[in-house]
Amino acid sequence: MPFARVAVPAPLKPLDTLLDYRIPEELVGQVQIGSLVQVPFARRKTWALVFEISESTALAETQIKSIESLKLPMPVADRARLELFRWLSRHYLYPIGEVCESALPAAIREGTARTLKLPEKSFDEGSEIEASVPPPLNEDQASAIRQLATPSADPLLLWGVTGSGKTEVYLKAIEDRLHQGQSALLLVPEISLTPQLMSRFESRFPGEVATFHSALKPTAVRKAWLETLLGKRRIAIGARSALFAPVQNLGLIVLDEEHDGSYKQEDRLRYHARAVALEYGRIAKVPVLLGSATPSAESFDRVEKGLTRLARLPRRAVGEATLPEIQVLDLKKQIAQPNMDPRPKQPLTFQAPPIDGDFFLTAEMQRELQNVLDQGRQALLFLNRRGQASQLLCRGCGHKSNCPACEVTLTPHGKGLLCHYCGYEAPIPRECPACKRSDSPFLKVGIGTEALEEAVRLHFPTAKTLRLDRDTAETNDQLRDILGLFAEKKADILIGTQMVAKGHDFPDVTFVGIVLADIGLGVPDFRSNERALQLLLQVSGRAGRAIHPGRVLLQTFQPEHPVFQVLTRAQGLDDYGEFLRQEIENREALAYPPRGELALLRFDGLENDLVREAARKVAAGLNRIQSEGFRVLGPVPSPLARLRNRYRWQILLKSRNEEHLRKSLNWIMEGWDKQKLERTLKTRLIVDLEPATMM
DNA sequence: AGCACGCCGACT
DNA sequence: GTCGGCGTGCTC
Repeated sequence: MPFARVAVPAPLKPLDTLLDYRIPEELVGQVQIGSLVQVPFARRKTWALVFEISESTALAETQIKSIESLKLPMPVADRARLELFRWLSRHYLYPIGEVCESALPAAIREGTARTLKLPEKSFDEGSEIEASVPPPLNEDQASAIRQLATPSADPLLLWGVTGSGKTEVYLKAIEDRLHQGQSALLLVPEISLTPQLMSRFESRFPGEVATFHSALKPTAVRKAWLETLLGKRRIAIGARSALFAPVQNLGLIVLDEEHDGSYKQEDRLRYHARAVALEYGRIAKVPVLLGSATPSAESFDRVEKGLTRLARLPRRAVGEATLPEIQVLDLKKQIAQPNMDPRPKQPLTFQAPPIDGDFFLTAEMQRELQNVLDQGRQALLFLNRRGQASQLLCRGCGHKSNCPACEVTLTPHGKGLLCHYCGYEAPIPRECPACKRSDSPFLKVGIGTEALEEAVRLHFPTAKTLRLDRDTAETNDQLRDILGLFAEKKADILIGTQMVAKGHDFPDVTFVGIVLADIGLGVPDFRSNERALQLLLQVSGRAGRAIHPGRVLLQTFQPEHPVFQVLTRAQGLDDYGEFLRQEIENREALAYPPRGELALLRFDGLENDLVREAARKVAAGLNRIQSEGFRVLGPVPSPLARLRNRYRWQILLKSRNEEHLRKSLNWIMEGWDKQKLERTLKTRLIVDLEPATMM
């Protein structure tokens, strides 16, 4: 009588624990490696994933239970996927059953015999729809395809400037795999799941595309997932979790915008989709194609070390304009001339603070906008801060309102004060809570997209404006509507946060105004320069697509900053590459990624003293066992020392040796106190490997 | 994670 | 005398 070794959704003691169940006679032959089954577990029933099948078990007859049923007739994971799950468990120190829980959609795991009924034969095969005809590839694109077709175990970085036609390379690469009878995964950053990209793939491969994203309802997830499992759809497109779509006979993994921060999962299993894709490619012996105009330091470093191959698309494709010229404007000089505003000045009142939208809408910026309007083109204004201003303070006593649940000040918005971290809202008080002044005492400091939009409307009353940020695009539908309206030229000026940088082409945009480029530069994170440059290059790339050449005006208080120095030159690939080389050299000295491994241990709980004590105990333990292998930094209060009413402390582990680091972390996760610590000190411990930020 | 078992305070 | 608090331990 055979036995199945399964993973169950529970944080069992050794992280790779599999449990033995008997395969009942009627299911012998049906339960296979990779099967999704229903089992009795700890006085309840749960789903389980079969990793191994064996003729024997070490367990006594009395300890063993039987598999209750098979949830789906065919395996939901092949050997490569199961091996990937095991790697995820080891690499991220996460219980194997909970890895499976993260990789399989709830709609499938928790499905019943009724809901998991396989789709009938007669769903839209799409064969009656004519596939669109691919345009010919240029020499650079064709060369990239040839490189990808060359047998090699190494991934390929496709490094191409905006508008160089990376998507066309993806389409061709995927088409080649389909012709081989294989299938493909295409990962895109969260925000990029726009109709524009989707329709390009759907019209090229009618009926072959399954889409996965967080907004799908359970029935839609089930449909897409089961059709993929049945091999009816051979291309899975989605955000990072699409990596786990059950495509049959995988032949290629593509990561678009591989540098994008949204590839890092920030809860539960904290994986990085790029790292997982590379490992998946290695396990499944499948090429991985990483695409970007601004590659990550990680991918660039792998190219320099010869671990990743490189294909460059240094020129914009035929029919695309040349890259825009970037002009830098020193905002310090604006302060010296306070009367640049041509509008009749209102008397200075508390309602008209000295620094507001008018200040940032400089004469140069106005001139550029007017120019665009005169020519009947479109403009994009980028300001990476939402709301009215950075903060609201009392002119009488300097008081700032804090969030009651977080250690941050509240941000003024149209409707009132808002916490950007927990969503707490409060009305703007009539009088200052501290000094009790009531004559409209509040001063808005700094600028946000709301105030900028107001200023633009005042200066250009006939121009139509749209605003795109998390406040105007709360849902995917709203996002799509705003992007759609702008693409249809229903507005002249689009004002927005980093949301405007991604996922959409606007052929009529000839001007991009970067209103305050300094935002994001002072962030205490080793990646902040890299991120700032990537974002600014991406935004700049929105200027001048199609036939119209574009211009960029970048306003900053620190024009001498190295990021802007590179930016104004980094129109070609070489300057950007030189920047990364310097950046990597700096990180080498401090053992930061990609020349070192980081792990962030975050402790949080309701009582600060207990959380600190827990962090100190773990740090003491780590210091006892540490060899030369790694450094223990901390514990220190986290940059956001209190968030959603929870106090946060952290320890950063830094190492040049990944194995040392993982071994010591394993000791925490597997061994001694994690559980006891969490219970007696009421403190949660989260281990974040490859942390995106150190916040 | 659930879900039990297991020993100590205030109630019909 | 019981109901229920959440500390501790196990799940094939």
